[in-house]
Amino acid sequence: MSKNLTSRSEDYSKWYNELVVKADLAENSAVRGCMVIKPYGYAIWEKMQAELDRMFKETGHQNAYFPLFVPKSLFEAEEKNAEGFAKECAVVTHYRLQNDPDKPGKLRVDPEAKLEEELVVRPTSEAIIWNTYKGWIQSYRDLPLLINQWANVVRWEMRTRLFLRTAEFLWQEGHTAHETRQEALTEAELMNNVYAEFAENFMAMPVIKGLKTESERFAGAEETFCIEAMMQDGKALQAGTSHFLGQNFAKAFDVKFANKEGKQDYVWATSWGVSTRLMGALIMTHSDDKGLVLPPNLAPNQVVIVPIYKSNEQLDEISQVANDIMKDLRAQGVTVKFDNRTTFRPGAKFAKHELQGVPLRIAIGPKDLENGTVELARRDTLTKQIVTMDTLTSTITSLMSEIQDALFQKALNFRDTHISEANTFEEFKHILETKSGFVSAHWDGTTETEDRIKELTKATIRLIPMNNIQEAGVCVLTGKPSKERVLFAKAY
RNA sequence: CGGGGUGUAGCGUAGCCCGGUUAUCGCGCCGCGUUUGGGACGCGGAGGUCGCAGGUUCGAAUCCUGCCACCCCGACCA
Repeated sequence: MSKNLTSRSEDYSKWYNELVVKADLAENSAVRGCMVIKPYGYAIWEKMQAELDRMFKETGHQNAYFPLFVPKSLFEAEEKNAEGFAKECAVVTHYRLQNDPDKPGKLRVDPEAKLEEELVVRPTSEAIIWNTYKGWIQSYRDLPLLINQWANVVRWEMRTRLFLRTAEFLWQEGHTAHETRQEALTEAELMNNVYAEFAENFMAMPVIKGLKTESERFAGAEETFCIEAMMQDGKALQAGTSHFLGQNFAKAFDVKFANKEGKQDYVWATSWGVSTRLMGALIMTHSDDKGLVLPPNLAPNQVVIVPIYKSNEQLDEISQVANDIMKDLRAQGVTVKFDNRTTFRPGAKFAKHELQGVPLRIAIGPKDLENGTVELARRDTLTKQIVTMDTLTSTITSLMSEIQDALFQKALNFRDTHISEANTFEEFKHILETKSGFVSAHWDGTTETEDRIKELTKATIRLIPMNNIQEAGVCVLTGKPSKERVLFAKAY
């Protein structure tokens, strides 16, 4: 791991810059911390979207779209949810501009055009969605209702950070309604498992599944499932959450259904989401000093071909070879790009593709034309090998899964060697100060102790792992009895 | 909102303390030529409201006052 991969975005700017830039809004704009996702970054997001979307549909969900604006009266209906988000809401109060009589050529907000009721720009869509569900659900026959939305949301954070916490971000939010408590709980856990599977199989990012403590729970949820990942600097990143909402939203929005016995009952709900934060996670899990390292399963281009030539005749010859290679690779489902730009030299192209994290690079030059070979370079290990043309396609297809696995194993190994057990508070602090990473420790189960530990160490309880080993012990801070260890870490 | 810091070309910067030619250098950009197996080189060129507004002065990037913006730390957070 590079020491340059520290926690602050400045050190990641080179990496981020290929994918995203901070939005260049007007100088006096009040909006801070919006991002522009560049085409290359967006291509990665599209790949993530496609895989997640497929997984959602395979688990019986459908997509829909709900409004950006949430009338304040709807927003405030579920009190805990409203209270949780109130401090970070953008609010629309007017609907018209007019020429400013005092400043020619300028516009001002028309004071006559004040909305009777303010509109909250969604920080999350529970309110508008549950208000809609009310009209869709009458009977147990309408259940379960399994809907996902791909959308943008706005949260007016005091401090923003590219990818990890921007004022506006892209995400998906699933909102489901169920007949029974158990069915909703099962759904919430199922979707958490879907997230874990996506993180591990596509992002090559190992995650720990678990439950949030009460203080870290989503506003309005009865239980929050989460997946937690460890970045290369040892800090934790919450990569996805899935909430069991109980009947809170059903009661707040009066969503009742007639059950099989003909009695009215409130539905049971879940919501779950992952966001463009996952792209930050991807960068911080695998990148190195040369730039991004993308797992083959998410790389917009899995292979890039760089020609090395002196004359146009040579380029023509190489292009023919490259076209054959591309045809073969595409037939195997490998995405490949031929970088035949004449405006950059090979070295500059090598550096650029490394910066963009392309998993494999093929270089073809005069020597290769003579020998019937190519040079194959791996982005993850930065190793090169000479491969003969007849074995190239099979070598590449097997390297695709090899690289995917290697990235996962490397990240897994890093994570597992950075989970430490602490049995005293001295040990606890020592680990956080020296080694960082996750600390597995006993906790007395109270929010007070959790808060106190946060004050003293900046570490929070990231999660209570699923299927946690039950083991008698004493709280690392208070010495009170505890029946299981939980994972603490400093978090993004 | 509290504490600290910074604003000079697209980006990164020197100059500021101690006022004085045409505002420095690198990257990037444009043209021509030579190059091309790891970020090419030479020559030529374009690009600046020195954050904004006032003030002091013969003269301000530099000193003074006010304002604005951004960054870092904290509270908040996916």
